[in-house]
This record gives sequence, C-alpha cells and structure tokens, in this order.
Amino acid sequence: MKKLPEKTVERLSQYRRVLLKELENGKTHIFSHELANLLHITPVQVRRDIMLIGHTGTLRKGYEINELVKSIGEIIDCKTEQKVAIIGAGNLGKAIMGYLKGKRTKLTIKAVFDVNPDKVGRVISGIRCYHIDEMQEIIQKENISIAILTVPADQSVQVADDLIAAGVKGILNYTPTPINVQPHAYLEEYDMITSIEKVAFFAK
Amino acid sequence: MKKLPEKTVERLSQYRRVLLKELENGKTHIFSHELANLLHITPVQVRRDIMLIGHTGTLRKGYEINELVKSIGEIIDCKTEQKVAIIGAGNLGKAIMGYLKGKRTKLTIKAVFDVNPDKVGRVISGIRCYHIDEMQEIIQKENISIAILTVPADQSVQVADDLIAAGVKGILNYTPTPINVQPHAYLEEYDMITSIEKVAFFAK
DNA sequence: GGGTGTGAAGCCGTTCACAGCA
DNA sequence: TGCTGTGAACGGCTTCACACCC
Repeated sequence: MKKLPEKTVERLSQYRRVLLKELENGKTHIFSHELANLLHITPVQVRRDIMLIGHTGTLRKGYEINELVKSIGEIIDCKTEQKVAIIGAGNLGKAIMGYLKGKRTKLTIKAVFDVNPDKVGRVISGIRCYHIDEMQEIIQKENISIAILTVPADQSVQVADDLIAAGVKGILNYTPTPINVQPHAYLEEYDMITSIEKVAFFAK
Repeated sequence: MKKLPEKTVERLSQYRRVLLKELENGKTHIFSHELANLLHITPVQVRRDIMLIGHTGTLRKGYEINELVKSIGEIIDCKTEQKVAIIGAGNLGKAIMGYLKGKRTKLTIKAVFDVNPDKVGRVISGIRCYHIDEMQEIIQKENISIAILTVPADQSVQVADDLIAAGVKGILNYTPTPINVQPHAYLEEYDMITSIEKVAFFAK
C-alpha cells in the first residue's frame, strides 16, 4: 500500500463512523453521493478516497457498507491493539476520555497522568490516574505507543521529551506550545485558541 | 487587503502569542529564523506570512516585535469587540473557557448554554450559564457573533440551525457530527476522535 | 555576510470531465 | 441512464532560488 494522504486518513475515520451508524439504521448499501451528503463533501472525494484504499466498489447499489467498513479497518487500524495515555487530567483530558469511552476502536486508554494529588491514585472515567513522575515507567511497562498531551503550556516540552524517550510513537499535542519530536515519531498539534481566532477572523 | 490564506491566519495567531511572550522576556527584535524556530516552521514561511499582511520588516536587527504584534492585531482582530458563546458546559466547554480566561484577545465569552439544571443559572469560570432554550434570545440581545459547539453529537445539527437563525456569523464545531451553514457564515469543524485515529495510523 | 522580500517552481489535495459498466 | 473509477486540470500552500540592502 502506497502512502495515504493525511486528509484521506482523516476522512476514512469519519466514513467509518457514519457508516456504522447507517448500519445500525438497517442500511446495507450506500452510494458515494449519499456518504458525501452525510459529511458535506463531494461524491468524487468519497470515490477517490475509497479508490485509494483499494476497495473497489460494487455493482448496481453502491458500496456494500459492511465490506467498506471492513476495508477501512484493514487500512487504518493496527493489527495489534494500540495503547493510549492521556497526560493531564484537567477538563480537556477528561473530555477526551469521555469521547473515547466505549467507542468501537482498536485504541484503548491505558492510563492518565497528572500531578494533582486529588487525582493521582484515583480512577477517572474508568481510567487509573498516576503521578506524572511514573509516566515513563508505566508507558514502557504497558507498552503505550500514543500519547495525548493536555498539560499546562509550560510543561509540554519537557513532557514530550520524556514521552519520546519512553518510546511513544505518536503524540497529539493539545497544548498551545509547539513541541518537536524525533523524525521516527509522528506529531500532530492542535491549538484551540488559534482555531477560535481563525473563526473570529473569517466571521468578520 | 486581498484575502489571506487560512493557514496564514492560523500562523499569525501563533506568531502573536509567542511574540508577546518574547516581549515579556525583554526581547525587542526578532529574526525570521528565530520566530520560525519557536514554532518549528521555516524562516521563508514566516517572512512570506509577514509579507502578506503588508508589514515590511526592518533594518538590521530583524523585526521590531512591538510593531509586528501591532500589525498582526490590525489584520486579525476585529475593530469592534467580538462576542463568543459556548454551547455545552461539559468538560470540553469548561476547558475552552479556561483557555480563553484572561487571554489578551479581542474576544470575550459572554455566555455558556446547557440543559443541565445543576449548571443553568450558575456562573462557571466567571461566565453565566443559561438554559439552551434561551440561546437565541440571548445571542440576539448580546449581539454574539461566534459560537463554539460542544454539545452531544445528536444535538449539534439542531443547535447549529438555531445559532445561524439567531444571527451568529461563525461556528466552531467540536461535535463529531458534521453540520452545515448558510454560505454567509463561516464554519470550522474539528473532530478529536478523527485526530486520534489519524495519529494512531501514522504512528504505526 | 547575513539578513529580508519575492517571482517561479513544486507539491499536495480537490475537482473536472469522461470512459466504462450494469 | 445512473452509477463507479480515474487521468488530467486546477488551486492553494510551501519551498527554492535569488535580488537587494545594511
């Protein structure tokens, strides 16, 4: 499989989610323009993405939803379970735990880390909270490969370095401070303040 | 001023934030490569963005930080204050309130809306929480132009329609359900689950 | 020499236009 | 006819390469 464009990967994740919902509604087949409407994109885009994962569509009734979901899973899911840690048990960290709760994904949150003694040792949304000093040890022991950073801005660089040193392969940084990682690791950064200012700008 | 690229607007927001921090540290001038390093991007990118806002750099010592911050503000800030509402006072909504708290922006959060009776009528992070049934009335009365959507997925479409009907000009949708808006309004969508799955994919 | 400003080239992602198939 | 699959054109953003200036 040649490399998939980033945007295609994002959309595949969304396709799968709406397809699963359609399955629950009893639908078995779907046309590219139907899937496109659900996500407010173009049918060509949908067909192009599906083409890229090598799933060749079907005969007369569009795509067979079950098959398509399976094809997407074969592409974007890891064969082995991927373990996730959330660093920072503040409001954002808790929000993310809530979102991932009971989702049909191959991702499992194994630990959350914080420094607040009221949280350390407790179980939050079903996830055990450890002190951040134990982070590297637990990440290695549990073989956690993905980390989501929701710590205060001034700590993100240090924490990110520790994460990479502990062997994490992917970091999602929700901190406003940019970090960087070894080239063998993947980094995605998202800054809410920037997004809000962007909306404000284009809303003028 | 011709239209600015979306990506440039995002970076301008980040430039300003790190520039303000540098000012606090006593720096008065900065080179494009220094600013670039702080954000892990290229110096050319920085110069190109600055060129696009018409701020022509300075003599020997790089850019005068004060001037640059002012130029950015003139471009991305509205002359008049822009008012923001957060719809949904869950963990994510509270996280956003916290981030915007005491930030030096022209944006002010005027209200938060929820259905939970434990929250309605209370003041959360300094912001008054109203019942969502009052949303349209208050948005019009307060002249709120920007809304941030953090409600449960099944309510986002209805809420978005109500927001647009009430005259909101920009929506930032953190809900996993795609919405759409009249062409005169600006919409930005961000789906955390998708981002996590994307990181997981590229971390393999 | 070491910085900025910028036309031109390159890259990535989307859309067009159309062939092919049931 | 109405859908899928796809080469080719297009557009936006980034990078290259270089002119210019202190």
